[in-house]
Amino acid sequence: MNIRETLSRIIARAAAEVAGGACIPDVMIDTPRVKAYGDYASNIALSLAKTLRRPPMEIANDIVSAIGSQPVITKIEVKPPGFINIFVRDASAAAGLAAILKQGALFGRSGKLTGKRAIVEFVSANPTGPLHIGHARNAAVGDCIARALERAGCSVWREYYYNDGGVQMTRLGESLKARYLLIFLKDIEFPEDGYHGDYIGEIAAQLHAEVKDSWKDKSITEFSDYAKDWIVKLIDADMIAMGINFDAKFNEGDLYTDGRVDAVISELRGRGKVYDSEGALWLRTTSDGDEKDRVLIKSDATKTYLAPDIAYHADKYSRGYDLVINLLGADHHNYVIRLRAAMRALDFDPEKLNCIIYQLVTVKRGGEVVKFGKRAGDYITLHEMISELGQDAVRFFFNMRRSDSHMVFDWDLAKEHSVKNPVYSIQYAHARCCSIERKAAELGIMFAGAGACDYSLLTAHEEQELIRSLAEFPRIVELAGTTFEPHHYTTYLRTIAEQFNAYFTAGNVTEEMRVILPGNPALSQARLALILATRVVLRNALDALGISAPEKM
RNA sequence: GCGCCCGUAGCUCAGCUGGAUAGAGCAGCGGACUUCUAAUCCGCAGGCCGCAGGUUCGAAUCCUGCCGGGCGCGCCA
Repeated sequence: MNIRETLSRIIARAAAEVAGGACIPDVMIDTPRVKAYGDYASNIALSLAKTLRRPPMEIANDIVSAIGSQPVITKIEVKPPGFINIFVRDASAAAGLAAILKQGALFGRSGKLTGKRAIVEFVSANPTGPLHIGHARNAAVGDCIARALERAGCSVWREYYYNDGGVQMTRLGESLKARYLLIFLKDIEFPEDGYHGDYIGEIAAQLHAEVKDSWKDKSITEFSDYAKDWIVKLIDADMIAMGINFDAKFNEGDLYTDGRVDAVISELRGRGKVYDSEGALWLRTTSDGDEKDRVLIKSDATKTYLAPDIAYHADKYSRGYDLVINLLGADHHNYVIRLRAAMRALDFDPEKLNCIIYQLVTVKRGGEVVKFGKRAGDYITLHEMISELGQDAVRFFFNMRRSDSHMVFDWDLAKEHSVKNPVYSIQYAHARCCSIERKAAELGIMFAGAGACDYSLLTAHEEQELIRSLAEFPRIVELAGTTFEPHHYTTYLRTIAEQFNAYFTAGNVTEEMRVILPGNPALSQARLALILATRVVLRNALDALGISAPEKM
């Protein structure tokens, strides 16, 4: 149990005593920016004021006297309008380091979502073309949400939903066939609404290299199958390059062949949630705030994409997940209401469905702004990003922002191998921790163990700051996991790296600030513990994002 | 026109779900270091938190209305 938990228990107990029978809110402990307001502070008296109908200052004072004296607390005071400010003994804060070292890779894991099961559906691009930068954001955020959930104790299933049928595949086949024939014939018309990307040309070239002119009279289906296989391989390779491992790929077509699309439609019909109009079958979504009801079966008797998608989500629900998470680009945001309405219509709890909408990405490269989706066929591919920037930078940069933000992706910065690039400065900090450990070993100083340190020796300002930040890690894990916001990890990592680097440099400026002081074994041990704990936290946080933590750079 | 998202330092963004004196990184200026990895650090400067109301002990955060930008408004996916 860390200090924060200890304190919040102490306060909760005292507050319960003061409140008598009244129910008390969750004790929130925050860390005031201003040092004079203590190491930790609670606003519980302020929030109790209303229910108890008493002045907050009075309540705060009562709580403080109910707390009495506690070994971890050196000073506790009440400040207007009713804050309780707590000062903690350095050693008791530093002792948290022992816990970090003892738990190692497990440090920071939260039990908040233990026993819960989540399905995270992401990427889900259809095999009609290479993955682009929008998919890259989807992939990076999606996998990191999954990881954040896992760190919070949740068991996670990663799934990719795709559709390799229908008109889009016919168009793909037609496009390839046209490009293929153009290699050795003239006057071939390119289909009006075909796919114009360069990749079609590449596929055509490869196909022609393999079969020469012999496919001249092959059917569109054969061309679309060829193109699909090619693209699926691309997508799979991209996912491997991103370090993403899907537990399953789910094909929309299966929902038709095994009759589940029809089944879910008759289910909706039985429940009176759909109606016939103008020769089509409509789902009532306006009841959930949609601007209009949506068609499930068109007047030509074919189904819209919504129909199988409802069947798919019904399937997810029936698999018993507590959390059904989808990652959708902002251009599909209006889709959320429909899905939600459909789930409600089927009596599934719509609260379990969490659609994470990420905004579209703008890329700044070479001082120029490249707006995504400007022209068809002219976009930055995920493959290009990974091969030029690397998986670590791609993951980090997409998770630097909330998914709500209309982010600008600074390509040149992501590519830069310098301190300006946050990924590198963080990884560098980790490598430095490792380097100190190596240096110590060279000098014959071995770490004696977390239990053998006198943490009260860590009194320097830089040390205290770092220790306090390290102790915050479990909260970050919990926050990121419960809010599905992995960007908290990147913000946190930056502050740790910054504080560590400041500490390290202090040692370069002042001899006494060095970690390894051969003349002072006790202090060296305590500082080594701090370095090793920093390393643990950096590594765990990087791992939560799927980013490597190099020992040497 | 309607719906969703955004608006915080010159730029890119955080702000832990309503807390105390608004935070970081770039860029700018000035400094430190022949190190435990300079792929570093310290200091300075820079703000009507888009605007106007409201809610309350307390608002960048919640509500309403404007203004500006992005996205979406098909029996397409």
